[in-house]
Amino acid sequence: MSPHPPLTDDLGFLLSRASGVVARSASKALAPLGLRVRSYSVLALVVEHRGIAQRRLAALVGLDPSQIVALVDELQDRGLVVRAADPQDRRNKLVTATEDGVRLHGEARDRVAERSDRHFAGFPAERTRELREALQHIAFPAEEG
Amino acid sequence: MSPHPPLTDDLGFLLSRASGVVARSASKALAPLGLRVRSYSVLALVVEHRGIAQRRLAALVGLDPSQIVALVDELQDRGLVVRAADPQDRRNKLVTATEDGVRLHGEARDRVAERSDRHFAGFPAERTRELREALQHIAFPAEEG
DNA sequence: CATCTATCGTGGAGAAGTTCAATCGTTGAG
DNA sequence: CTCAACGATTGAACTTCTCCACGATAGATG
Repeated sequence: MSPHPPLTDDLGFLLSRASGVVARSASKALAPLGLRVRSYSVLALVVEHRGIAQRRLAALVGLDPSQIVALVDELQDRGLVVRAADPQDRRNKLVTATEDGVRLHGEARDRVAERSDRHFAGFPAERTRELREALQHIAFPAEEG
Repeated sequence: MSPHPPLTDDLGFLLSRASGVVARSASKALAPLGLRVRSYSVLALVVEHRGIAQRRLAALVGLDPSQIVALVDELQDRGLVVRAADPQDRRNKLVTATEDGVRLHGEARDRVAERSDRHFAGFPAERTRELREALQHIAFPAEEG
């Protein structure tokens, strides 16, 4: 009948809607720790990649570099991460997590995972894996390594 | 080795990242028509559901009702939609698309679809369908009808 | 009928997030 | 040495988000 599918079948719309739902959930899980979704993402990346440059952080999170400055500032003020000049290229500031940073990240990760699981409950493992691959394909089009 | 998966495997993070990529793309596709992603979504829903209440719009798009007011205001000022009091319950304002609104939505839909397809290119139809179902499950947890 | 409560649309305030241009120090090429 | 390019940083303008409160309407309760 209708030659065009409804908005609720549009992948872009669904992506935005689903992202909002999960982000709101994560936000509540992180609030008691004084973290927001953005700062949590940055902290997580810093914990994973010791001594990561801010430019790289920006590229990974998909934010403007200027936003990373404020986020790292905040994390640094709380003693969760540390900035250090890159000896090889002093334009770069390498960010590293402190012990407190690693610890808080661990707690945050657990809290987020707990809430997050509710959204994906009922998904068979195979399906979750496929979803993850599809999203990675969309989120990182150039397959940057 | 590492007992915990990296952030780039986290579905919440990927959802946010992928959503941003596609939204930015859609935003560029819509700019020439004077629409943004939000107003396009609202317009699309109004075209699909003739005489939809603003509260329902808010629930569908996942926004605060107060934001819908501004969006509908804008669309109404441009003559794309019309507000009318619900005879059955005069608290409701039923929103309907005008002819111009339907026409612009058609063009917008085509433009968005064209760009959107690039992101999902290389996906077999079966996989796209599964992705859509998974996202709907997450985006509309209560399976609201 | 009178009252009480809940809902809808609306407006407003403050926080948070986005986008963009400009600046400063650093690097590498010519 | 000179110059173009790059990373971090700042600031400004703008948009979006999150709440809260208000007036109008509806529905339930006494």
